[in-house]
Amino acid sequence: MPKPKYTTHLGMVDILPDESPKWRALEQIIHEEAARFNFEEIRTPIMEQTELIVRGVGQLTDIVSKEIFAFEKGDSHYVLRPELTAPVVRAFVEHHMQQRGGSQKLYYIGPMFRAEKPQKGRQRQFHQFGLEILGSDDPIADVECIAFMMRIYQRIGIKNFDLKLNSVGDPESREAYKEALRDYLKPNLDQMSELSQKRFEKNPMRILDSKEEEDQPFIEKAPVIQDYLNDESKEHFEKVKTYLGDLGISYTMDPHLVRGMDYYTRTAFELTSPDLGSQDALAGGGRYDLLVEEVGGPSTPAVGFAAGMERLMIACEELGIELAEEKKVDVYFVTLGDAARKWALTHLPKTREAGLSATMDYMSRSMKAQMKDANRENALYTLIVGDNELNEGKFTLRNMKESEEMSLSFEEIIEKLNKKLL
RNA sequence: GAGCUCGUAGCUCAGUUGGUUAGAGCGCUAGGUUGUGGCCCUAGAGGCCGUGGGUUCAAAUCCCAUCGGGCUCCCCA
Repeated sequence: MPKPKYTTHLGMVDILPDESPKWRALEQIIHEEAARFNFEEIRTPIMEQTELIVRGVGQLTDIVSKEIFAFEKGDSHYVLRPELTAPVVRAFVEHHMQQRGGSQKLYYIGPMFRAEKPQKGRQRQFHQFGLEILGSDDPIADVECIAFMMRIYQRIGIKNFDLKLNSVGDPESREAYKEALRDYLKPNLDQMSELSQKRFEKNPMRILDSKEEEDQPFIEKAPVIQDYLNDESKEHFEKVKTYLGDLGISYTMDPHLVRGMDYYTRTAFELTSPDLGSQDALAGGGRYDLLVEEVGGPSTPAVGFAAGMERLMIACEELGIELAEEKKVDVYFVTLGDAARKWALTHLPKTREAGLSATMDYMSRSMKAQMKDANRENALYTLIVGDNELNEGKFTLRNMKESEEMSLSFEEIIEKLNKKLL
């Protein structure tokens, strides 16, 4: 076998036929649960304008500063979407979706792109599903958002996780807190990491998120945002916590949880799993009350989350959870001779019209090879046709599991299979 | 962007202190059964041992580089 001449790009993977049923099963679960929550699906283009992502996600974030796939064509600046909150907000604004009335509850499933060094649970093209609720600042929206997220994992059977919760405050609270944080950090800034120093002016809260060794002593004793929340933010957060309690959703408070994107306000949350290794975030999200306006739309409160699908798959594997059922086909036509093959070709459509899945051998192989193939494809039945059957108008139907055969007309076979299989 | 580790058939892996034509199991194809799968037996296909350079009479094996996987860090889903 010669060495492949062409391969996928670094960090991009094919989902092969043995894997794709798992993806379909997961997608189906997401669609079903979203329908139960009365959420609507949105599909946006893979490419967006660079400016949207830079403004939306934040100039200083890693995502924008070093992980963007971008190129130019004519006067346009294209970027492969690294996440979907900013694009969904763009669509909301562009199509004046607030005019549809009520809050917009939009979910999505699809590929995202980030130019990172690949690792387990981290690819350059990866998949997320997520939800954005636009137009409500009621804590109910925050909690429904979290409940939907948790519901997916519950439905799949993943129980081994930790929901971390924090409030990063509204603009007023944040400014007060940022100032207090800067006052606290400033005297020691020269002892802290380069990255933290860079973040000090524009985004000091992200310093709390730092895992740099030298920053830890300062982070530990840093003031906590909870003490700087104004009454409104505090009340909102209290309600979120109360409602989560009412739903029996347990969480741990994490005052240092800040989240990667710049647009988050108030509620912030993250779902981590001990089954994932160093890339342990299953999902994350929060409120972003300022983003719609930032992108040029009407002032609109919003909350959402995004979940990594590859990571969910990894967690399933670790826990031995099978998302997909084994493949199968209802009837495999085993043919002997050209006349039989022609008969099979014209009777496959009739079988399929009757609602059954049906296939045959495309390689003119021996009966033994066809039987073997039927076995490999998990055929429930084989329909054996040769000259004898054609002459008599009766065909051999073999139950592959029971190894029992009977001789029936085609019409009788269809009738029997439909009764048995439906 | 930094560190560590691994890289032999489609898959999982053997390969002795460097020594002729590179191995196994599974999978695949065919035959044993000229009309019957799963078990068994036989045979076959499939590898320039990730790639490039170096050391050596001789390299899958040693050295360097590079690419790719894994694990950390960083960051995120």
